[in-house]
Amino acid sequence: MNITGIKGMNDILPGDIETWQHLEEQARQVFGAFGYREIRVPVVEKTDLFCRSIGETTDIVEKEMYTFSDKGGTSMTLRPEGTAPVMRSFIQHKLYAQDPVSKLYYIGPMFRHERPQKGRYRQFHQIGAEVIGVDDPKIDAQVLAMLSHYFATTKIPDVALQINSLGCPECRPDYREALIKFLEQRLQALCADCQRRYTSNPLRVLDCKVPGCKEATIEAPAMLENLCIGCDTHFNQVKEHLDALSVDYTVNQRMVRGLDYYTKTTFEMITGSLGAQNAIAAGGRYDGLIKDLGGPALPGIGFAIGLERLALLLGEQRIAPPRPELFIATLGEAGTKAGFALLTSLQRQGILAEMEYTGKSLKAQLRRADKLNTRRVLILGEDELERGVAQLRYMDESSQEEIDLNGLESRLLREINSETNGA
RNA sequence: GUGGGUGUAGCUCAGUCGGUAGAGCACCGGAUUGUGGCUCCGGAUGUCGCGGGUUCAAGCCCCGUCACUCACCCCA
Repeated sequence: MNITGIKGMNDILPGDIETWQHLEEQARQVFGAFGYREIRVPVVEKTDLFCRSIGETTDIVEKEMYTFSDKGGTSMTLRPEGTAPVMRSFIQHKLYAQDPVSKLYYIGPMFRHERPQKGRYRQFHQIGAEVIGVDDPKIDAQVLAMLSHYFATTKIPDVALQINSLGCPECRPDYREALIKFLEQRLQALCADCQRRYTSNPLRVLDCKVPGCKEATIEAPAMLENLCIGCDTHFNQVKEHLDALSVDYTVNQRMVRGLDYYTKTTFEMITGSLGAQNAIAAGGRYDGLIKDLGGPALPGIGFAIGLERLALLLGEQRIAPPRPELFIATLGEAGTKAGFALLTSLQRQGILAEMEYTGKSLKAQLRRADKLNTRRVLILGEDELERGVAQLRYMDESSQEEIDLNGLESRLLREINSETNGA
């Protein structure tokens, strides 16, 4: 093959797509019930949007963005995440002027130039949801309840919710200082990566996997114990509401997020069955983001779900393709002509029907009908046409009856429609 | 950006000591002149990733290269 796809950007083929469609339909259904409406924004934005929202010093902005100049010289970037574009749109169209609360969701591809591995791709897909305009902890709990419910209804195995609070511009800087001071004493004990993190992102040291680092930071100051009063009560109320809604969670004090805009509540949905990329959804509150982007000072909270990762988890549990109601098997020119006309007529009426187009033997036609898992087969042969009848074969029962050509189509429609409505 | 693993039929993979390529599944046909699945019989399909080297001879050994993959980093 000469031309192949781009590394880390995958085709989703028939056979896999059914899983994706199912995941998307469930999301629309669940999010819809919680009052969210879909928003679609472009996959390309001005580069500056991401620099200002995600953070200049994050890995995403520093080395993972697909950035290019368009013909006018504007620097544009394929979106590496969904929240910033949605906020840009929210501000640009002044959605806050129509309704003090906006609940939005989006589905689509994101792009990050990373080395691909299991569950991590250069083009990947997210389902995300955002609530803007409410800082009440009830909303934090409701967002998590909705997320948990989504995973329950899609039957994703082996998931656990972890929550944390990252504080706010009031308390985080102080905590950061305290942590840096603590780490300074133990720099020698930390791994090479953590010595680098010490300057770039000290909070990250807390969730390092290296045993030596874990040991050295056992007594490190905890963010949760250094929250200001506002953040502390907010977090406690989130937990209370989660308990009241029977949402299972654990508090993970060492959970860190990769984007700079998060404040207060942060969370991840973790799985144990996916190798290294174990987060299948993540998000948090971003109370300063909208103002930072030039909008009104409105609080927000949201999350993104990694669709590839969900599809991997569902893995072998293939969703069967739709089952044809009727396969038309024909013999002879007249039969084929009549069959093709009937086929098209049924398809025009929304019935999934199939036939063989290349004049194969009856045996071959039935084999194909069986392979497609067809419910019934109509056999239109020369003998039958002369006598004004056709054979209608029910594949599951291996039974067959002779029916009159007069009223054939309406009889088929009646039977198929009553079955599909009944089920 | 760093490290490991793997590249052979559409798919999953065998291939011994270097001696000219195989299985299962899938596909097509037949056993049944016009009846699916099960069974049996038959059939088509290969740039052994690519390029070079060693050799009488390379899928196998050596060098290079590309792709895929897993992990680190990072993250959905």
